[in-house]
Amino acid sequence: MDHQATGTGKDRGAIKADEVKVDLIAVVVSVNDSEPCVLTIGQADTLPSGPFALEHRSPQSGLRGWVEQQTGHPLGYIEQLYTFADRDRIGAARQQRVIAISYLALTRKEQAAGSPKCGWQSWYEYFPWEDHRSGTPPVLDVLRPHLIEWADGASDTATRRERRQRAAIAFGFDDRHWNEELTLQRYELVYEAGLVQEAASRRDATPPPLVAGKFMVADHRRIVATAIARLRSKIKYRPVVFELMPPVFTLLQLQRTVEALSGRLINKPNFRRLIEQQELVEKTGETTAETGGRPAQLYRFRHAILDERPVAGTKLPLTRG
Amino acid sequence: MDHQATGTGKDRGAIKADEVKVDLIAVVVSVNDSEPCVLTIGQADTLPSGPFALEHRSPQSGLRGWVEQQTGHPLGYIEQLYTFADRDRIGAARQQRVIAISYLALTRKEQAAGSPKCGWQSWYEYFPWEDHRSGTPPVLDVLRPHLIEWADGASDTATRRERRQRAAIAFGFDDRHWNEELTLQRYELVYEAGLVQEAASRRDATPPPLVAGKFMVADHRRIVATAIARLRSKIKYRPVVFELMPPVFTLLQLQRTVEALSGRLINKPNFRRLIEQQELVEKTGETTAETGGRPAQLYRFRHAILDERPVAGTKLPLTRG
DNA sequence: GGTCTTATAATCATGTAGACTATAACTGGA
DNA sequence: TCCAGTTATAGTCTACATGATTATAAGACC
Repeated sequence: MDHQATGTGKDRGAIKADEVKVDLIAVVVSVNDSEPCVLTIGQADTLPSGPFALEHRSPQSGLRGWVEQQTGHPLGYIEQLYTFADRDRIGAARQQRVIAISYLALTRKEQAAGSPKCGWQSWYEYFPWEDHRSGTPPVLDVLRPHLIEWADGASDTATRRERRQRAAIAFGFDDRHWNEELTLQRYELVYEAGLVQEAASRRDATPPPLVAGKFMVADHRRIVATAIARLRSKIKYRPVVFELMPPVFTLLQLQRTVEALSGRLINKPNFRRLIEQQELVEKTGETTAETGGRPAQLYRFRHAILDERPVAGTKLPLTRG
Repeated sequence: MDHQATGTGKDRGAIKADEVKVDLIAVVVSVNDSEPCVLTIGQADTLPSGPFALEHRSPQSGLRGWVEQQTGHPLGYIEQLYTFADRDRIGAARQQRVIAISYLALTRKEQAAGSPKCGWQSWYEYFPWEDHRSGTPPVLDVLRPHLIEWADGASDTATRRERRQRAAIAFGFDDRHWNEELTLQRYELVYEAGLVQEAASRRDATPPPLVAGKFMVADHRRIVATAIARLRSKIKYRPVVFELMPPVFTLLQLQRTVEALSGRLINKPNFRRLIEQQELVEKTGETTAETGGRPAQLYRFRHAILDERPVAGTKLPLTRG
């Protein structure tokens, strides 16, 4: 329905300057060999994207087109992430605003060969401090003093304390718990502290004291951080993990996938109990011996669950740490 | 009310087909006397909105401007809701796409007098089936047979069963639990079944069998449904209720506000226990006798909590029913 | 003074999450 | 053949959160 035609009686016939360009941008995620990956183009520093054009039926379908064209990868599950529209996104040369509607897509790598121009990158390449599966990552010991230095570099006491507290909460300093969902807050801190290359490009010419993680173009890394945070939150209450799994899988494979996404280890018996009691999966009856030890039961996702319960809550043992 | 303020007289001749118009649209919520309200203009059928213009620093600031201009109401808390960009939003006459970035804003009524052109409407005027505070609302008994009739009107058996199941899950038929977060799914069903006026306008000329709830322009009612669902979900894990409360309040007032939003009653002792043990509030030391019975302690929100914990989870006893 | 209303404290049963232990079934090498 | 290593799977125990219920306190109103 025509939004403008909706009767508040405004005359918009003469509108000119309000027009903007809209980009569609995708964070395509898959998990391969227990590594969570994002699909990139260019020098592994760019997310697939393209302008929202009139011939696109919907932004989702436009996005599918761009991603398939740029990477050869068809998309399955898609959800809207966020619409970025701040002034830094204005095209500087012309007086033109550029906004970006970002999406999170979940697939499996095998679904397509992929063109040579694209590739899957572990998202921990861009956010090395996010992987706590083998304990606290070493980068954090490097990052911490820099963050403290940045905090103490503030002019007034209030800002100093506020910065220290933000860092402590986000990174779990001072005996606080690590909260894996704070990915975006952590990236924002590291950015503000000038510890990533992206921050340096707008500031003075002095090189950053530390480049933490791989660089991405424009605000793409921020968008990936948003996607990680969303996904880490969502797997706890919606059965979206199964979009990333092959048709049949063992419970340990499922656990490894969840661990890859959340960046932390899960207690095995508890994980199994939770998955089984929720009736999210069913045995295929087959087993596989490819896992090394005792052959494991193969399971498949019970798609029927989506019709049975309101929004099948996938509870996962990921509440604390 | 002049929306086309900007006109910097650019040369439109070279514009490509990719340019679109962007509208900002606000669902402004407050709770007055235990009634959850949305701010409307026009015949209580339109949400405040306006085009995203170049002089706006950010969409949020643009939104504040439009809402204040159209309703005289300043906005506090704002969060992005969803970006609507499907083809039905295309301006039919011109080959022009219109997308809408919608926002959820939380305020208190008293904060401004408001212009005569606007007003607060209880959101249950638009969604009478959503209020379960006095038990199952009577509308549901009227709605149910119509929904079943619609389901059985499908041509093939598969669709019939699917429609019945969707309705049963969303509305809690067949001894299922009522899930207050499914507001959007319920509206979509009622819309698809042709039971709201909005649906009739695009279909054949036959009048709808039932008009359930107040009409809103275009897809505004759908946007409100999205906002309600988001808010009902969010109050369970973020302390956003306090944006709707006066500076000091009693615990029962707080409970009534949460009940108003969620559309269901809460067990009083359990509510108090949960609120107090989370240290979200502190006593002011004062009491009020305006509540009828024994004077109640007055509390205030502990803003400090936002700095102490990652994302102060406001647990509320609203999990089941 | 009695009754109404609301506030506030305390109790009890249930269920779930987290941590831990034990046993089963296979592989590969000595 | 036995043993070590690996993984799968079942079961236990404890702490705590949740939901439901009851009891008591303190005011207003008649």
